[in-house]
Amino acid sequence: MDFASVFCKKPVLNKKIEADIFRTLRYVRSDKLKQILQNLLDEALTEIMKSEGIESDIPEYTIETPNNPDHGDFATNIAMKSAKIFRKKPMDIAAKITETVKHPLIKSAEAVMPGFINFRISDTFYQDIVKKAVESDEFFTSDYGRGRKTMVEFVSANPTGPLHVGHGRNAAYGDSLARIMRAAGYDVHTEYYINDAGNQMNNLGKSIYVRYLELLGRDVEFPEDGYKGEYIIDISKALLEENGGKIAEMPEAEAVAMCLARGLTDITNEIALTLKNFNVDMEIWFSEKSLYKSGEVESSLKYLMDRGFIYEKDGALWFDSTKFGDDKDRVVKRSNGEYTYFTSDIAYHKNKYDRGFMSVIDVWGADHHGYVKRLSSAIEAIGYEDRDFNVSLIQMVSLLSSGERVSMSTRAGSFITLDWLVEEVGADAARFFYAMRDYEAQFDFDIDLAKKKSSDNPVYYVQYAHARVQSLLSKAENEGIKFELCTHLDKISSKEELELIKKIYDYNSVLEQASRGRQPHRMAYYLQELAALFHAYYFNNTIINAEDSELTSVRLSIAVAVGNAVRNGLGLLGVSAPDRM
RNA sequence: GCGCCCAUAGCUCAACAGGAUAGAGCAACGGACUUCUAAUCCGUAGGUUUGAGGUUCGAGUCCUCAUGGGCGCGCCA
Repeated sequence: MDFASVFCKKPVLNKKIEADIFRTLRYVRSDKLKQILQNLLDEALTEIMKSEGIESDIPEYTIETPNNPDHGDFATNIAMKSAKIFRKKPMDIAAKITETVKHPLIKSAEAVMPGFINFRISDTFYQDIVKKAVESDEFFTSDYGRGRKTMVEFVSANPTGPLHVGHGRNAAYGDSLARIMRAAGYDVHTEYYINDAGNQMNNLGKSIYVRYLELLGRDVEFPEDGYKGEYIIDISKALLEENGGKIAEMPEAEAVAMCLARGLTDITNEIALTLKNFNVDMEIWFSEKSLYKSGEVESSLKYLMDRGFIYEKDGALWFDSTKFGDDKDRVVKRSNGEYTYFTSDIAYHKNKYDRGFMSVIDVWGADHHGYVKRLSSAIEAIGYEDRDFNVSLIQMVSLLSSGERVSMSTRAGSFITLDWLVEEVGADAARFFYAMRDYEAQFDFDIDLAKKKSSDNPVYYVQYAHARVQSLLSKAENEGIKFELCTHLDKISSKEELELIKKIYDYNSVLEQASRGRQPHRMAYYLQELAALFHAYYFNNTIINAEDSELTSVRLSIAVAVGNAVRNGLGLLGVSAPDRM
């Protein structure tokens, strides 16, 4: 079975299924030592099975870095997992395996109750970690994704108003995920889908038009479902200033179109600026309207028709999504001849795959979850068997103002803008704040907390670790202290240092976990743990010692390794790593 | 009514594909600046992981049911 066909049997809807697939594949870890251990264990187990005359597959087992240092540097549950096959006690199997497994990097292997095997690793391995982390940022990347061409589509808010703090969560998540997956070896591109077609656009144009007329003193009625925000009036004012009352003289349809065009440009530019200030790297802006212009909406519908997934009923065209497990079939062309939003979305996703994306991730608000099944059905019907499709449903952000829940509505014009938040607490703090939450958990955004507690934000704790390292380096330089990075690393011996280095080593598996689970928050937590270890280390040990250049070299090397980890990790979250604070 | 997500310390949240003694921050209390930046460190206290069953060597994690909260069920987007 080759990788692609297993990976993408059908559109994958949640990370659980994805995890199953990875298990089936016996994913080859990019992490070298774990790879070595896995090979050794596989061999040892095969050997034992042979001598016992047992024929069976090697069971799934894990190799992990235990939290408890008493449990060694690496631990595996292989013996417990294979107890059933052997019909023997896990401890007996573990004991046998420990006798068989031998490798220069393995200092000891110990079988302990209830059947774990704990490995202790040679010091040279950890010395090597420091060296690698100091010398190249490549240490903080992985080839886990194997260059798979992936799109992360996120934000994609309707261009009918400014982004609010709910969009902020989506933006922070999508951008961090893209950066993380890129670092984990995927070929990632980011994209914003602009819904510049459809009813809401007409609505927007009308809103601007009516405000325009109001500015001229005309007595007109504001549309009931129009956009009531202040920013609409700003657009009308700009139009008025530029061309006087000219638009009022035009036929209404033409006038509305003109208002719409201007509104769309202004709002989209505004959104782009907001994202830029939020340190979000959006590469492609994709217009929905362009899909109509290019004929792709029609052609993709025809594509599905030819494959027999479309039928006619009550004067409308329906997509047979129940065939793929959806609750009901969905309309793709209304009886009045108009396409639905769903239809252009099908075309859009076909377009994504046609552009060569093997993997597509959509980041949506959780209120759209009812939409997932129909789209994944359509993608399945399109039939790219080797592709996969995932949706990250970001749970809602509710605003908490003095204990009260406030709902956000673009149409009613009541929302806290992302711009406001960034101005209030800064992009770094805001990004980290968002990054700390798992996307599946609801998020109560406490406005008072954001304003008041900006200096309590853990982001400063992490950034400070980086600033400390930089300050150590510049001090050593300024005072002419003799040191040479990555020398005398054999002097590393203290428990504290080893613990810190192990944490640096963990960076890679955190990166892979965050990528696999599409969970950037893991990186945020990891960075706090790493910073905590470093701050303690710094406090208990004098790093720069003018009398002892060897010791200084060792400690500065560790510090620089930490600093590099922090800088890289913060970068993945779109947070800066200042040299001074 | 049907479907999706969530429930862990007083509060906000973690817990790596089911692993060993469930961890941080804030808040509380007690300590550490003649020091490489105290935006720091050390210590104390805080838990029947909402409840009841089940699966197994092992469950916060998987399954079933219940309770509570959020969201969704259009020829809207």
